Amino acid sequence: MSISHTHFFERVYEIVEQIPKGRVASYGQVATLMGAPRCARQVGFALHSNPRPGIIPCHRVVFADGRICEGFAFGGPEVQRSMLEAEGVVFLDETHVDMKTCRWEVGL
DNA sequence: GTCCTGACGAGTA
DNA sequence: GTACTCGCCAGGA
Repeated sequence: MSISHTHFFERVYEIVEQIPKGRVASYGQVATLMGAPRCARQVGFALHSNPRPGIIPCHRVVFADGRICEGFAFGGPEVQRSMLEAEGVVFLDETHVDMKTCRWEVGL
């Protein structure tokens, strides 16, 4: 595919797809992994495009605070929370994930 | 072809 | 402690 075209987005998908089950990562974390800690915004935008629904676990990507995006979820905030919860992700609240326990790290 | 907005995050006032 | 601004890249109007 046009890797030389959307170099940035491809990198996002590549990293997000590597997030294991039961783990979550923040937009800023993904951005940092790709070498652009300031581009967290574009990470979210890349997932918004979501060219590969079902392959890219966008539900495992949350805010730096561990909060999930209500209203911006693919099917609904409840669905996102249920999917994460079913994978073993601990929730502090209905909209907050336990980042300190389920935060994904490279090489984990 | 150009301008503006858009799933964020961290720093500063 | 809270509010606002800047940075980044790509896509849509």
